[in-house]
Parts: sequence; C-alpha cells; structure tokens
Amino acid sequence: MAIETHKGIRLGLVGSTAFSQICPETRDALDAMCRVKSYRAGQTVAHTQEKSEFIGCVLSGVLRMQKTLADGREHIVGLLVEGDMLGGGFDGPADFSIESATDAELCAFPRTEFEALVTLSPDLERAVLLNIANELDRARDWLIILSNQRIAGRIAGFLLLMCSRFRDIDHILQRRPEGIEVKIPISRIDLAHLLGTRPESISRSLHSLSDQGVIDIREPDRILIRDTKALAYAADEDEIEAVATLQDLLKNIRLER
Amino acid sequence: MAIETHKGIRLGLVGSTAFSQICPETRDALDAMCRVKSYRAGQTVAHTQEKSEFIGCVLSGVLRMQKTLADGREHIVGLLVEGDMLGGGFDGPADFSIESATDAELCAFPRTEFEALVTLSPDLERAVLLNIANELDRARDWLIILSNQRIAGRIAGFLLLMCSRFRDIDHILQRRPEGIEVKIPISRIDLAHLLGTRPESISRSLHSLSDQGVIDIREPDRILIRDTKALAYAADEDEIEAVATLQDLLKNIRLER
DNA sequence: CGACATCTTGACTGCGTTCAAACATGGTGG
DNA sequence: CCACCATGTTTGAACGCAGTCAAGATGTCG
Repeated sequence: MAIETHKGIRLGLVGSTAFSQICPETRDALDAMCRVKSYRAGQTVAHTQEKSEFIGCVLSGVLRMQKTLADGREHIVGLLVEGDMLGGGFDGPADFSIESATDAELCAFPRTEFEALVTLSPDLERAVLLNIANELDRARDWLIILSNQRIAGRIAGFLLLMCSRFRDIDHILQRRPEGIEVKIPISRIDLAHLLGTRPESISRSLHSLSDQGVIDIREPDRILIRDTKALAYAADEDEIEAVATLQDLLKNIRLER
Repeated sequence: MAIETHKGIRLGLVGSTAFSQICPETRDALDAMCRVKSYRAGQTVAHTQEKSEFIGCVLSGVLRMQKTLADGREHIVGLLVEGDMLGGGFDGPADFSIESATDAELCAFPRTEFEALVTLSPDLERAVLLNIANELDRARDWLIILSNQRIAGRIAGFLLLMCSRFRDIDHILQRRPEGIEVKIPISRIDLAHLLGTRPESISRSLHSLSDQGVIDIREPDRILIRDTKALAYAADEDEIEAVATLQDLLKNIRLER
C-alpha cells in the first residue's frame, strides 16, 4: 500500500507545476488538504478515476495511464510525470486505471474538498482547465506518433516527444556533450504497447537507429540521442532508408580508399 | 470565403449541444454575440487556433482538425461534428488548422467577448471544461484504435466509433432494417491518413470485411454495417484492444432499435 | 551460483506498402 | 448529349517490413 506522510512540506513543488498561477490563499488551502502518497513501481494508484476519492498531482516518478477494455485487458494511453494532475474526473465515462511505472510520489487532495475549492477559486478552476487542455495536446502528439506506419518512425517520434515534454526533468533527460541522454521510464513491453507494436520490433528498430549512428544504446533503458536532426528526419520522413543507404555508401566509399 | 448571417436564430441548436446546461442569461449573452458562418467543403476555417479571432460551435457538417508539422505537412488528429466546439484556445502551443470536410455551418463568438463572458459565468466555464474533457476522451479512443496493428481492426474500430459518436446525427448515421448505415464524411485519403495507413489498404480491408458479410459497401462513402457484433470482434480479435465504450454503445444501439 | 525476468537476435511467414494500371464518378466544354 | 479530363477509388503484382515463435544473451535477486 501507499505510504502516507502529512501535509505540504512539498508545496513549493506543487506551486512550481500544475498550480503555478493560483493565488496565495488558494494555495494555502491546497496545502492544508494536501497529503503525500508514495508508491513503488507497479502498484495500482487508482482503478477508475471516478471511484478514486482523491485528486492527485505527481511529485516524482512516472505513472502509466491505461484504459480498461471490455475484455479486461488494459491499454496504455499516456504517461504521467511530475507536475501532471490525475483524477481530474472530468473525463466523462472513461474507465481508467493508473499504475506506477516507477517508484512514485504524489500529492493527494480529497476529492470533495478539492472540488469545493474549485467552485470557490476561479483561478484554480482555470488551472484545472489548463491541465486538461495540456493533456489533450499530449494525447494528440501520441496520435501523430502512432499514425506513422514505420516502427522506427514511431520510436523516433517517441524519443523526440520525450525530449520536448520532459525537457526540464533532469532524471529523465540529461544533456551531455555528445547529445541528449534519455532515460526511458517504462519497460520494452509497455513501450511496445504504447507504440502499437511488439517488443521485438522496438528492439530491432532501436538498434537499427543505433547502427545508423543516430542514437546510442547505453543501456536498454538509457539512450543517447546523437543526432536530433536525423531523428526528426526519421520521424517525419519515412524515406530514411534512402538516406541510410546513402550514408552507408559514403562510409563504404571512404573506407575503401 | 465564409458566408455570414446574423445572430442566433439557431440558438436552440446551440442550446442542445455543447452549451446545454448553462443558465438563461448566459445563453442570451451568447445569443447576442453569435454569428453563423457557412463554409463549403474544403475551406480553411482557421489556420491556427491562437490567431483565430473567434470561438466556434459546429452547427452542421464535419470539420477536419489537423496539426501542422514542422515540414509543412498536415496531419489529421480528429473530426468535429455538430455540437463540437473549436478554438477553445486552451490548447497551449499547438499549431492547428481547421478545414471543412463537408459543407458546414458554425456559430461563431468573438473571442474576446466570449472569454470575458467565461470569466463572468462559472457554468459557461464549466461547459468549456466539459467540452475539452470530452475531446480528450475522444482523442484517447483514437489512440486505442490506432494502436491496433491490423488495418481491418482499425477500420472496424473506426466504424464502431462513428456509430457511438454520431449516434444522434441522422445525416451521418441511419438505422435501417438490415443494419446501420454510416456515411463516411472524409475521403479515403484522409481516412487512410487518420488511421495511419494508405488508401489502398483501406479499400482492401473494407472489401475484405464486405466479403465476410460484416458490412456492405453501398457507395465508397456509404457503408452498411450488417453485423455489429462481428465488427466489434474484428476490432479486438486482431489481438490488440477494442474500445471499451464501444461495447456499451453496441448495447445501446441494440436497445434503441 | 542458479533461477527468473527482461532484452536481444534469428528465421520464417504474412500483411501492408508501394508502384502501376484499370475503373467509377462528376464536372466542363465542344 | 456525349466526349473529355480531373478526381477519387479499386484492383493487381511484387517487395519489404514487422509480427510470430523460438532460442540465445544480459541483467537481477534471492
């Protein structure tokens, strides 16, 4: 079960993320009702958002957001990282479950209290709205990535999305002289699921990109992006093969001489 | 260019859709600022939502919502039908363009006036929020459909999604004794784009489903669904998931008939 | 050190992309 | 009214990517 600690020691963090632009007294009220919960990797945070009795804000770690299907299987529709809200509860009839992909901490507000505060504080309502709008935007990013026919293209898009989305989260993204190092927060199986393919294909495409020198696989879940531009190219243009063969040709020519 | 007519003759329609639960005086205010715009198929309604000076609500027809990519190409991320809002403008830094897929009418509110009204009327703000939440939900339905690796499965999911989303829109969906007839509001190319594949594959899979007796292709864009259950089976039998809500909808459709 | 989970690699098959051409449909002008 | 072209859809054939099953490699933990 989740470990609970008391109240808003971490309010500074809360203030820096989803609730950055709310007035002091509202923030104090949030502080008063706030509770920190800790989860280990793989735990279920909430089964359906409707029934969950709290609204949360991720402080650290990564959560999987998955939709429960009729036959009981679950499908990942997004990830939550620090600063993201969960349990907004305006998601209509959706049947979601949230699980921790890594060890995670989140800051929980009792649902009823929170909603009461929302009706009182317009800027909090606005914050909630902005949060949902942000999620919508991200969902559409996923759409674009998923509609790429080639797996390598989807992976390239995924990596780029990680770069843009998690630019400020240093334990996921790290700038290195050689490039940008990305820590992939979910397993290959989950990633494959997310990208609409199988782990084997993920592996192959990843190593294919590696062979082209675009990325470097330091560990299975730690990837160094050497050439962002080439990666963007791989994500947009499916004609990467043409380029790849060109580069091979050039290399071979140079080697032969 | 768009043809504009004056003020809210159609307010009843507006009231029946996105703004169903707002108080009378707010509705009157909306009425006062409302203007009806008409578009023909293929016109650009708004290039980016940010710059568009109005917020709209679709009265009739279908709009394509597409995201502009770095290289200038555009990618469809959703459809808008009657009752949907556009230009919510909380979509962050998104770069969207909206085009009419069919002849369409929409009811436009000047952005500044609308936003001023939003700050005054909590229930209007709530309506906006619900609208975004609804769109988020739909975007996730697309995600699930797209993550099906087999094309036939995606098409099946798409058809079922049409049935659930447009249940009440008679010029798209029509109940027939033999089944449900769906009018596909976008071209094969756009559909292929939306489902992450090519028009040829769309055609093949569609005819494959037709050969199985699941559907009947009356015209390229008019499809009769004979066997909803088989269609749902085709959507999730292909290993990856079916949309949970679709199951509910099937129930509802059966009940309604 | 061995048992387990995760990731990778290999070989094979099939689906879907690709390129190309035939087929409908609608609008235009002779 | 029909020939004609433009657009969109369908069909055909060939190739290649990715899914599948199976085995090997790597890492993790008791």
